[in-house]
Parts: sequence; structure tokens; C-alpha cells
Amino acid sequence: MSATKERILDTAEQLFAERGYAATSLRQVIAAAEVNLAAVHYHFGTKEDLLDAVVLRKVAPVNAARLAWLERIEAKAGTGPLRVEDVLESFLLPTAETAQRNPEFVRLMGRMLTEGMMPSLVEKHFQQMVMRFAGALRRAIPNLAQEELMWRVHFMIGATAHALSMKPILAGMESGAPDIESRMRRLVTFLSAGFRAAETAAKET
Amino acid sequence: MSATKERILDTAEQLFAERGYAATSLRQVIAAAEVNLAAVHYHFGTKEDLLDAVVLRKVAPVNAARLAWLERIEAKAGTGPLRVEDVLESFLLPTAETAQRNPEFVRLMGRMLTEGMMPSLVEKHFQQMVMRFAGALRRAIPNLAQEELMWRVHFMIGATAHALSMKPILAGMESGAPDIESRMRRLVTFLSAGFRAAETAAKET
DNA sequence: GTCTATACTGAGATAGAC
DNA sequence: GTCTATCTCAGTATAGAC
Repeated sequence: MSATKERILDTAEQLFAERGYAATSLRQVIAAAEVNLAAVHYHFGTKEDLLDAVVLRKVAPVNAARLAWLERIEAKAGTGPLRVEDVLESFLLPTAETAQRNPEFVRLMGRMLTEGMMPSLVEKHFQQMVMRFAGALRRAIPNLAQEELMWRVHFMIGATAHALSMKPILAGMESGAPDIESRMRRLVTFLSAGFRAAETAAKET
Repeated sequence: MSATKERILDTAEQLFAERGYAATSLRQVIAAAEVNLAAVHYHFGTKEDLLDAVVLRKVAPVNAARLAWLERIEAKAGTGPLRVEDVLESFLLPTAETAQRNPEFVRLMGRMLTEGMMPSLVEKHFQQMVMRFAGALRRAIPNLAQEELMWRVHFMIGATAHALSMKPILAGMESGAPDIESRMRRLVTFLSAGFRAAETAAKET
């Protein structure tokens, strides 16, 4: 990889994470990276493709850690049942490690899941892994109907994306460091109970 | 309200909902509405202000319905406890009514909650109401620590936003109509269990 | 008070010289 | 591979007609 390409990638990652994707112009990136505007299009194509490259570089290791964790859990369980909490931890806690070094980037990752930004990108980086975890959850909660399970997986994605992307600004929350790990642990507790809930009954209101 | 202003509002609502806010240019709006470009800025100011007006017109009645529902529940409960399910229903089900007439617009509402789009807008339309519901939930779950409750409220917001904005494309889900009401009922079940969960214990992995 | 015509600045993208 | 110059289109601002 050329030095120019790498400098663009590093600078874009930093600026996208700090200011957001839409709010960062390519001209800001190339000024900070001290490269030419056309070099971006030569190396990456469109602005969206640049984001794709930036995200891939960060998300790939996180997803690898998630899968490794999940496989460890599955190996330990053998043919027995999986614990919902364990599966959710393998999905949520690896994020915390990346967050320690680059908290802002985690927020960008969170946004990606929900922004209409780039559906194709989201699919590419997340869908396959999400389906993998849905399978593990199915094994952990065998009595839940498939459709209900998939909805709950989506509720999980939404809650996770928002938990990652938000800053703790509202009243009643600690104003200190964005401690992603404790956030993810709270989320594990919350989601585990949700996944285990009995199926929705008829209305009674 | 002038006819021009109203046509801009109607057209913007339609196009924002169909294509998303960022992907819709003001020039597309004024072409479809057959008005002059500067009229937009005369009546609304910036593009973001236009979105503000569009959203307010749709969100205000939904929020009013939410509050009315919540007040009905509180009146019925008197000084007794509130049921978590009832509070969540009053928050989630009013959305379904709007969704019947304008499903696309509900997706836009969902996006708003999570997109870095316009934090100020989100605050204005949602924060006050969210705090109102957080208070009701506090009464429904008095034993939960305030900070934990606020985190769970955020998990709820994220799950709701994603549930509203997503199209049911993944495998295992009905491919038919975007039945918002059943979606919201599933969400009530899921979130109620999450809110009732015992506080997160120390790690054990 | 309303609306139109027009111009300004900055964005992403591209062609072609070196 | 890299850079200059340029294109199109975006949001915005202003002057002035009715």
C-alpha cells in the first residue's frame, strides 16, 4: 500500500470519527493528509468507498474477535445448551476493546448501523455476522419462534447501535468517561431478559 | 399559512420520507412543488429548518397521543403502582396509527433518533417527552437505580428507532406489509422484560 | 408580506497532462 | 501514480418586483 493511500486512510478515519462522515469534506481530509484531491478518487473511488475502506479496517478485527469468542463458548458448551448471556457477551464485549483506543470511532460504527448512510456497506460488514449470532441465539433459546427471534435480534442491533453512538448527556447519568465496557454489560443484562421473555400474548389494553 | 408554504411542506414531507433527508435536494423539492427556490428560505430558513417543520407537523400529534395515553394510565392507577407494559404501550403504540397512513414517514422518524443528522432537532421533539416517560417508568420500577433506568431508556430508544426505520428484509421474517403495530407489540414484550431485569451483577466470564 | 431572478461558495467527481 | 484544471450540483444569500 502506497504511503499516500495510507495517509488518506488514517486521516479520514480520524476526521470521520471526530466530526462524522457527512460533516467531513474530502477537501478537509486531503488538506490534513497533505495529499491531492484526485488521489482520493484514484485510490478509493467515491467518498463512500473511502468510508468503506476506513470502516473495514476497524471492523474486521472486532468481528474476528467476536467470532473467536463465540467459538470458544460453543466449544465449551459442547452439545449442551448455550447461555443467552454468554452469546450476547461475545457479540457486545469485543467492541469495548476498540473503544478504549478510539472511542470516537465506536460512535461512528454505531451510527453506521442505523443511518440510511450506506445500506450496502452495513450489509457487507454486519449482516453475515449478525446471522451467525442469530443462529447461536436460536440454540440458546430453542423454544422461541424463528420470526420472533429475528425481531429481537433487530431490537438488539438497534439498542446496541444507539448505546455505542450516544454520548451520556441526559440527566441522571454519569458525566464522566464513556465507559463502553460497563455500558455493554448493562446491555447484556437488559437484552438477555428481553430475549428470554415469553412470546407476545394478545392485547388486553 | 400561504399556499406556497403548504405545498413546500407537503412535497418535502413526501420526498424526505421516500428518499431520505440527505438524498433529497431542495431543488428536487421546489421542482415537484412548482415553487421558487428562494421561497423555501423565505418561509423556512435552512434545509434543516424545513425538516424541522415537516417533522413537527407529524410528530406533534403522535406525542400528544402518547401523553394522553400515559395520563389515562396514570389516572387509572391512582396512587398505586404502574405496570411497565402499560407505560411502554403508551409510548410505542401511538406510532402505529401514523404508520398506517404514512409508513415511509415513520421510517424517517426512526432515523431521526439515531442519525447524527440534527441533535438539536431530536432534543426538541423527543427529549422532553422521553424524560416524561422515564419518570413514569421510574414509578413502575421503583427499585431500579436511576442511572440504570436511564441507560435502559436509551436502550429502548435505540431499539425503537431501529424497529421503526428498518425494512423487514432479513431471512426468517415476514416479507409482507410493514405491520408497525405488531412490531411495536413485540417490542413492548421484549423491553418490558429488559426493564424488569435485576441489576447487572459483577462479571463472571 | 410574498415571491422571483440571480449570484456566491463549497461540495464530489472527472479528464487529461506529466 | 500524481496533479492541475474544470464540471456539475448542492445549500445559501441578496436585491428587488409585486
